[in-house]
Amino acid sequence: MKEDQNKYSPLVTNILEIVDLDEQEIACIESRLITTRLKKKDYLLREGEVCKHKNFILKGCVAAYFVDENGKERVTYLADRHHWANDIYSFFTGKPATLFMQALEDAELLQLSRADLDMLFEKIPKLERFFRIRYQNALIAQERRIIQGRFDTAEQLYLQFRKKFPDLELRIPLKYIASYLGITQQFLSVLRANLANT
Amino acid sequence: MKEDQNKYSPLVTNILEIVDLDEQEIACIESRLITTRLKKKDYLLREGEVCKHKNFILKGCVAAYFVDENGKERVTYLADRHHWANDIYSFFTGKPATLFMQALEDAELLQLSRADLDMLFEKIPKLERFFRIRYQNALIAQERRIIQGRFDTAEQLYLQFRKKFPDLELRIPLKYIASYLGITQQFLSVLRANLANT
DNA sequence: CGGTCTCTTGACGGAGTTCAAAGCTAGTGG
DNA sequence: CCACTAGCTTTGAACTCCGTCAAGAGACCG
Repeated sequence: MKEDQNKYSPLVTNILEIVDLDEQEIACIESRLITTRLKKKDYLLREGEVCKHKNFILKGCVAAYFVDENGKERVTYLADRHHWANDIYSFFTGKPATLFMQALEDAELLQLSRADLDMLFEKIPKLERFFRIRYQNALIAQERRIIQGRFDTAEQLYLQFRKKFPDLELRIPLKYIASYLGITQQFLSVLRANLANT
Repeated sequence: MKEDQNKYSPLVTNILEIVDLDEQEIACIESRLITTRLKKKDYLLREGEVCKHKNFILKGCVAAYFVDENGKERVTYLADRHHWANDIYSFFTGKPATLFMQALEDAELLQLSRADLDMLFEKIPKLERFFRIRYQNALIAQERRIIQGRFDTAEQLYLQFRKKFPDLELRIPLKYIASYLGITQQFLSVLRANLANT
């Protein structure tokens, strides 16, 4: 495990879980990766900007949110280390993002530009397959999230969140978790109190 | 428009909107398509079966739903003509489906088997690209649906449904629409009454 | 006709929101 | 190293949206 991660960047390891690549292809991808560091509260993307990179998180946690008509931040996605984080809508259409993406902790990312990615798609068809399968899996996961989000109670959602992100609750402000779960901070507070007394 | 649709099957037209294919590639795809007819209430897929085909709807409307622990049908997806309908989870993993898929009207489909699709992916890399882009767009659409589903009221969801499927309300039973929106039939009835008195 | 499926209406209850206030925590500058 | 402030978290009361249960009225099909 450790060795694999030392041999290649974790991003490449992530790709190798799904498709095989030879040394040359790996080198080609790695040559295009840009390392970026963010401080807590730094923005990776703001509403209105165009999302120019695919981002793979090496360290830290990033939240995607938009601001609703009442000025409230609505978290749509939380991404922890070794996950991807970007506004695919803006990235692929080239249109202004509707989302903010902000680091909730000091973070370190690998970035791949749109131009480099298109070049890589031409050169390495297996990468096209990688993203097809990744999007396919993401779709399946989202379908489940839609179903759960609509039919489960907030308490069930919260318990599932704790399973999925075991330590995140201690690392980031509670209000982001409440927003991600689709409930108010106050109600999450009540839920936690109820669960503690059981 | 009409001519295009006569020249190739609507499924091919759907693909050509995203990637270019030459005559030979088109012929190769079309040779693999199976036409299937369903009567109203027929099942395209039942829970527990493996989803063996990708389905493209030529005519009619198909609902995907699962049955919850209380025995209620929960509609997760409504697909109208010229859209795709399948349980991608089951289709790609080969595991038993968790969804039912049922025709709500007499329907006509084009089907593509898993084996044929894999063969086509090898032979026509552009098809891999087509599905990557389609899944990408589906992901974007679902992200929006997750956000809306969580933050909009049932009335807003209902109004958006009417925009997206202008005539469907007249063609299928109301209970499927209520279930798709994540509300009870009774409450949808109340909403409609309120909207009519405005 | 008669039965089943579909749609509406109303009374009541519960999950979750809003508003407001107070207690806590952590980072900042002196 | 302490004090201060801004942000974070909890608590409670009143209110809203929507679900459940129950009953009845149409509408369609054999």
